[in-house]
Amino acid sequence: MAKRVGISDVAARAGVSPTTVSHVVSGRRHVSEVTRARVRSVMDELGWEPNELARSLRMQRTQTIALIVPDITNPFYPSVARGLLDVVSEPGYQVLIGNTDGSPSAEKDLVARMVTRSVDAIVFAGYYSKASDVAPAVEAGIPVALMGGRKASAGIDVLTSDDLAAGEIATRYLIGRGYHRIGFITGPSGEGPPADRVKGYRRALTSAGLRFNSQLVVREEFSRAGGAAGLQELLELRKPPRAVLCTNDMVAIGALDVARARGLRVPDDLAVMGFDDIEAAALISPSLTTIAGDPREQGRAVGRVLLGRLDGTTASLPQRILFAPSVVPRESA
Amino acid sequence: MAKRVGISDVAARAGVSPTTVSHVVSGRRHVSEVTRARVRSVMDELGWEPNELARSLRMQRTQTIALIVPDITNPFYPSVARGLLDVVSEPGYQVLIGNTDGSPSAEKDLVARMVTRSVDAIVFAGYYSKASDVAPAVEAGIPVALMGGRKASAGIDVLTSDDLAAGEIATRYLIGRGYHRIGFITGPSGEGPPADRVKGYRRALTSAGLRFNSQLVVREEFSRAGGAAGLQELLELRKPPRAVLCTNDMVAIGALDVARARGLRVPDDLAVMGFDDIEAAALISPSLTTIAGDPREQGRAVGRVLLGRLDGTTASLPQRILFAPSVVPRESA
DNA sequence: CTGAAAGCGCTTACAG
DNA sequence: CTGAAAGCGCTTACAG
Repeated sequence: MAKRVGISDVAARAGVSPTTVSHVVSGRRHVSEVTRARVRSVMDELGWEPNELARSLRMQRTQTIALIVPDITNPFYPSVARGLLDVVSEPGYQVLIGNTDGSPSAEKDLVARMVTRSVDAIVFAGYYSKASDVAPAVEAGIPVALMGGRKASAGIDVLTSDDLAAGEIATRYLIGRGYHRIGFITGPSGEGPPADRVKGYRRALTSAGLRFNSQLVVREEFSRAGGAAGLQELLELRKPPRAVLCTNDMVAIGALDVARARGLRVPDDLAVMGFDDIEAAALISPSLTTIAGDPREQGRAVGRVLLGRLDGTTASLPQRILFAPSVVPRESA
Repeated sequence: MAKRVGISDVAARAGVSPTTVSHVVSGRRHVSEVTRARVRSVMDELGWEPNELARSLRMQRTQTIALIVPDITNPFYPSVARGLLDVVSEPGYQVLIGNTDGSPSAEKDLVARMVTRSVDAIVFAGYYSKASDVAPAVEAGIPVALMGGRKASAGIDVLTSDDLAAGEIATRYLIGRGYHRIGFITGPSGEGPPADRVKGYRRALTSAGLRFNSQLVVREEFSRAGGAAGLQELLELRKPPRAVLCTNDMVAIGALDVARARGLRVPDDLAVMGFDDIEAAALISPSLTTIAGDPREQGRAVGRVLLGRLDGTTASLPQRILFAPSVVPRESA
C-alpha cells in the first residue's frame, strides 16, 4: 500500500496551507468559495479523509463511548447497546464494549483501560455496580452513567429499572383478574432487584386491602429447577395460592413444568406470571404473561443523558432515572 | 481536574529523559536497575499511565478490532462478540461495535469510519456480506475477516457455518431414527444458507438411497407463521411426511403449533426439527431437537485468525474456515 | 546505559 | 480571507 496521504499532501496539491484544508473540513472559519471548491476536489481526487486518531489526540476527545457489561451474551445488554447506538451514532460516536463477567478485578481493569484510551464517556452496567468501581473515570473528568446500580451515587447519573414498581404492577394485574391468594417465588437473597419486586408485591397487596402472608413467598435459585421447587413448595401449603409470581421468566417456566406435570390447568387452576419477557415467554405453551422493561429504550436514555453531559446540556445535578415496566398479557395469567 | 500528567512530568520528577521512562514501560531496551525502580515509583506516585491515544498515533496501531454486524440484538452476534473478546482481550485489544441493520449504505459508512479510526482489524458479519463492502479497509492494509459470507473472496479470510453439512447431518439423524419420508420447510428464496441446508438434505437422502421429492420441500417466510403455513401445506399432501425439517427454530415452533392444534403427537406422529438452537428451543414443550452451531467458538476462531494476521503468524493465503454444526437431540425428533 | 530531537497527523491560537 | 508554527503525548532512530 502507498504511503497514506495526509492533510499536507492535500494542502500542497491544492496550493493552500493545511490550516485552510482543516477549515474547509470543519467549517469553523470562512474559506473563499473558489478555494473551498479546489480543496474539496483535491480531497476527492486523493481520497483523503482526516485521520481520526490525530484529530482525537489534538482535540482531546475520541468520539467513543465505552459500554461495560457483565455479559454481552445476556440478551438485556445487546438491547441496551442497540439503544445506545441508536442515539449516539448520529452525532458520530462509536461504542467500545467491555465484558467483565461480573469480576471486580476485570471491572477495575476495564475502567482503567477505557480511561487510558480517553473514551469520552462510559456506561457501566451490572446489577451490583458501585460508584467506587468507576472512580478513576470520574477523577479523569469522564462522564459516567451507571445502569442497574441501585444507590444514587455522588455525581454520577444512574438509570435503572423500577423493580418495586414492577412487583406492584404485576400484583395489581393479578388482583385485577380476580386472584387474591398470590404466591411469590423469589431469589435466594433478600436484596437487589428481586427483593424490590417482592416489596412492590407486598405494597400492592396491602393497598388492595389484602393480607401479606410470608408463607406465600418462597426463596429459590434463579433457574427452571428453582421455579419447579418453588411451586412444589407452595402447592404443599394447606391453602395453596391460586396465582404465582415468579422472579423471572426462567423460574416461571420451571413453575409451569410442575403445573403441567400435576395436570393443573393454567391459568384456570393456577395463574403463572414472570418478569423480564425473555424471547421464550411468547413461544412456550401456554405463553407466559410477564412484565417487560424496555432495554433498548433504556439504552437510548443513557445515550441521551451522556450526550447531554458531553455537550454541557444536561443539568449539572446527577440524574436518577427509573424505568417503569409494563405487563405483557398472554395466556398464563 | 488537575492538568493531566504526562510522560515528561514523570521523567522530570525521576530525573531522567522521557526516552528512559518510555523504555521502562516498554522494556524494549535495558534500563539500569536503580533507574527503573525510581521511574516506577514516580509512576505510582503520580498515577501516570501512558496515554493510549498518543501511543496509537505514534505506533500506527490502535489495539482495536471492529466488529460490524447487521443486528447486535440477534443472539448470534453477541455470542460471536463474546468469543472474539475471549481471545483478543488478553493481548490487549478492544472491540468497537457497528450495527448496520443490513443497510448497504450503513455498511459502507461504518467500514469507512473504522478505516479513518485506524482500527487494526475488522470482522465483518452478515449473511449477505460481500468482499466489495470492505474494499476500502483492504486497500488501507487492514486485515478483514468475513463471517457468514458465502464466497471465498480475494485476499480475505472467510469464516462461516457449514450449512450444507448442517442439512446433511440433520437429515441423517432423522433417517437414523427411522424416518424415511421427510419434508423440508425452507425460506422464500432459493439461495443462501437456507438453500445450502436443502442441498445437504437432498444429498443425505440420495446417499441413503432415498428419493428426493420436490413436493416435500415448501417455501415459506422465516417466521412462526411461515412454519405453520408450511406444515399445513405438507399435511395436505396425499402422502404427508412423517418428519419435517424446518429452516430455523422459529419456523419449527410454528410447525409445532399446528401439530398441537391438529392433535398430532410429536414425535410419534410427526417429528419436527429446527436449526440454530435458539434459547426457546429447550424451553418449549415438547422441547425442540435442533442443529446447533457454536457462535462463540466462531468468534474465537475469527479472533485467532485476525491475531495471526496482525502478528504475521497466519500464512499469507486467505483462510476459509467452515464450522461444522451438531445435532442437539431433544424431545421433538 | 542514556538523551535530544524528530515525527505520528491533525487543530487552533496568533498574526497579518 | 489565509498561513506559519506550536502542540496534543507518546516512541524510536540516531548518537554518544
